[in-house]
Amino acid sequence: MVRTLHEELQSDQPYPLEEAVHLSIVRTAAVLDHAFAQVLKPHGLTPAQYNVLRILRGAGDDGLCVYEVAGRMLRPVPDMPRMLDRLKQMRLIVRRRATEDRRMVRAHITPKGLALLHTLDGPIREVHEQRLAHMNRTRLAALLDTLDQLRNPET
Amino acid sequence: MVRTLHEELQSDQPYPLEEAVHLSIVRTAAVLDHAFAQVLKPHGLTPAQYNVLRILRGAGDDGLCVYEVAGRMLRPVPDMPRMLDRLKQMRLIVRRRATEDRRMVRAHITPKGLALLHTLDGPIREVHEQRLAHMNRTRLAALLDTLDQLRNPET
DNA sequence: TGACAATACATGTTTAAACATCTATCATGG
DNA sequence: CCATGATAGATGTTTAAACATGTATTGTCA
Repeated sequence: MVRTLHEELQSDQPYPLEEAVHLSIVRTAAVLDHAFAQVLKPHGLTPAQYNVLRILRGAGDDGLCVYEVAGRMLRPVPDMPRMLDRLKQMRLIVRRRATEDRRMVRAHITPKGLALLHTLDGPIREVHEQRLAHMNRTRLAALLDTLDQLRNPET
Repeated sequence: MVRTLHEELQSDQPYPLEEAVHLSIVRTAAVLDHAFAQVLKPHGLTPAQYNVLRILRGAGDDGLCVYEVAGRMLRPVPDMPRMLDRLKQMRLIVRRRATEDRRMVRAHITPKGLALLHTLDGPIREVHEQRLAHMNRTRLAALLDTLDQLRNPET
């Protein structure tokens, strides 16, 4: 028995389809993110910080500069320098002033950061699998496709 | 030409399906919420504050107590009393100590709050329609259904 | 080349989020 | 009916988010 958003939030009035879709997506993101944050919390990371580490792990050996990291974030963060400051304090990343353009600062993940990500890889995969185990994979693939289209109105 | 999340975020490695779904949902929520927040900002409201007002508009004449409002939020907020404080300062809601149980405080939307919601109704509907106009409605309905199921693993 | 604009990031400040703790009121069992 | 515990909010505090502004470096064009 699947509960609709309407029931979940005990809403008194139904919503127009477009608004319902928006609300449902935001709600679903909140639910997934909560489960996700629970895995990260014991390790002292927020989802956004984890996102940064993943980006830097994926980046090449010369790291990425601040605005590049910001541009790849799942959700925009308005103060990437200070977010990197905190990760640096945790010794999870380092920053080096770029030589080719001294305005830029390249951020790199440290071995400690890599090790942390490594220990998280399993639990993260597990929580995703658990949360979505009841959905058949064809449907998940279709969902991905729908969301890609939703985000990109073809001009 | 639809861009995948992979391309959007310039990710260097692909993700397992389950994780990709999580990321895609969170990303889509961020995109929609940004457009939504733009509509609210000129009126000095955050999406969460708008959410509270909508909940209180939907509630009956005796309003809702603090924990009821918190329980209906799209995303959990950890400090509903102070969130209501701010809405009260804006004169958008009022609070009355409940007579039947003096521990509780019932929050009510004010005429000013109702008027604000009323002026927002149009623009909000528009931004939703614009964002989703390129999707056919059958597909949106299917998306709603998929997300409902995703959030509610049937035991 | 040298002034001016643009870029990349740093820093300051205000506000709110997040978490813990405290107070007032009610429910319950002896 | 009183003690104990539970519930509903309020309040205190720390941290981070959000926004504006400042500074160093580079690009550009007269």
